[in-house]
Amino acid sequence: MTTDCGRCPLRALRAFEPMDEREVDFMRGFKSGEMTIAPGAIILHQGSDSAHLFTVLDGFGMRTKLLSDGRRQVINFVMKGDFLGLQAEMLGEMAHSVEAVTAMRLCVFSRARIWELFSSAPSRAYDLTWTASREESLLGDRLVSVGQMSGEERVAHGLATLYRRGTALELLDDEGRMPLPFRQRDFADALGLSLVHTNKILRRLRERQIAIWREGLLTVLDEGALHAEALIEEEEERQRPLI
Amino acid sequence: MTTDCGRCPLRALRAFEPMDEREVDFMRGFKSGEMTIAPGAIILHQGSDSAHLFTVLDGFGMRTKLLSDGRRQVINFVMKGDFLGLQAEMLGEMAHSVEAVTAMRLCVFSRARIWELFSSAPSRAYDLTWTASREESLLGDRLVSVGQMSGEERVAHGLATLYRRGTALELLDDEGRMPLPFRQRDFADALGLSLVHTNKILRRLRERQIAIWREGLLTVLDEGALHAEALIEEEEERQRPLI
DNA sequence: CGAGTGATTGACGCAGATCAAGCGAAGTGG
DNA sequence: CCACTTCGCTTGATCTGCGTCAATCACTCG
Repeated sequence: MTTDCGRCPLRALRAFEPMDEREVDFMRGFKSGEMTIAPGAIILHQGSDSAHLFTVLDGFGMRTKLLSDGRRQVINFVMKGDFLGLQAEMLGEMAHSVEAVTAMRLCVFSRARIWELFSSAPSRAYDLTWTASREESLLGDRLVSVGQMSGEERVAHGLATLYRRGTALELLDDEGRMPLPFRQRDFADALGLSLVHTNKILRRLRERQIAIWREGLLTVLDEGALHAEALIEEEEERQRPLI
Repeated sequence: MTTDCGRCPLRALRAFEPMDEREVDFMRGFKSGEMTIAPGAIILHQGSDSAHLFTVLDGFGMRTKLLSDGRRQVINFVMKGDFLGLQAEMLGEMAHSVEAVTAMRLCVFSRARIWELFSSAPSRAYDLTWTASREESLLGDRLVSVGQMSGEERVAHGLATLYRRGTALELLDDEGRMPLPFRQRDFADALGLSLVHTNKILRRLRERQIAIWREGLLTVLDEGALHAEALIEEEEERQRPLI
């Protein structure tokens, strides 16, 4: 029992651009089902290929890269609306793994039909390329953070980025709390900091009443201060295409 | 006096996939000229838009991101065959700048016609998306390096990556030297290390007879050791599409 | 010939890594 | 239902890789 693309709950979000009827029709043909993933499960394996592509309908995950000696870099966090598996399709193998942190629900597309997308739905192909560009841009931001910023700046930047994405996806409850089910370990690996140091910085942000993250919920008390710390200039999220 | 796409000197390189006659025809229409850039000039500005897209015909450059307080992250180095400006096209503005390090020669495409590429040259659109994916994958590798590796590992990784790219582009002369016209400052900003520390590590690699980089030329004396240091597993570069 | 740029090297100090230990919550199996 | 383990978070103590400061050298250029 899968949801019809015409009623896709994601597209109802303000974050995403509308789709015209032709595009929705195409997506109906492109979609091959839905899938549920358990917390901790690996969705896509670094170095291997995949018969499917996915759009995240619900849940949280992360893209990770493992080094031979066990060190790990979290490339990015995965939230609803993100598209997974493009690298496997294009490059032949994934350069990173994608793993579920919470239970996730995924919309599944058959990789065999992606060529149809290019040959018969150019507007969808454009949106796919758009998505790849956006991913690259997010990666670039993280690289600046990890390469140039101090610990405090990185933690603030990481939280601010997640908070911004969460806000755009309307994840905040009526008390302004956003679900953030990652472990501090994951967050530290995303920032290139040690777990211990990350923990101490989070404590300081809590004590300074800027942001509180505990029990899987993030509350931003002073968004201005958080952005100042993160060297982020205010700018709202624009609508983006959904695949 | 511009080169005809049928005789594009880049496509002659083994690194790039062949193009069929239809595709070459399309590129002739897509190409709007050539351009020469002086060393140090900015080709694309972070935060702004561009009327053109480019493929690098010759020369070296770099993608950089500037922080408000002057810190700088070099996102990636730019070599011949790289495609520039996709982000401006897709996202509306560049998330980073692109600046020339040596004199550069660029093949210029009109941005207005990119939609034609999607609507009437799907195989070219596919290749464009491929290119975006590859860029993302390179960025991911750099993120792992900057986020998880020690100074020695990062420097080795950086040199090894550049050397691999240069080899694929047949840039090595008959004594195995590859042009590498960047300043140590640029390299340090790419690795997220200080200039001084980078310099000291380069010296050690020189003393250990692993790699020598001076006067704009890189010589790798012990590729095995370099790769070991960089935690890179051997793997040759496959052919890739050219835009 | 003075000024600017890039590479090089030594001395010193700190941000953040590593080590170590304790705490509460959630299994789990006898 | 209680011992026992596991997992994530927290906090203090100590150590070190790397940043910062500072000075010199070699070139190039107007």
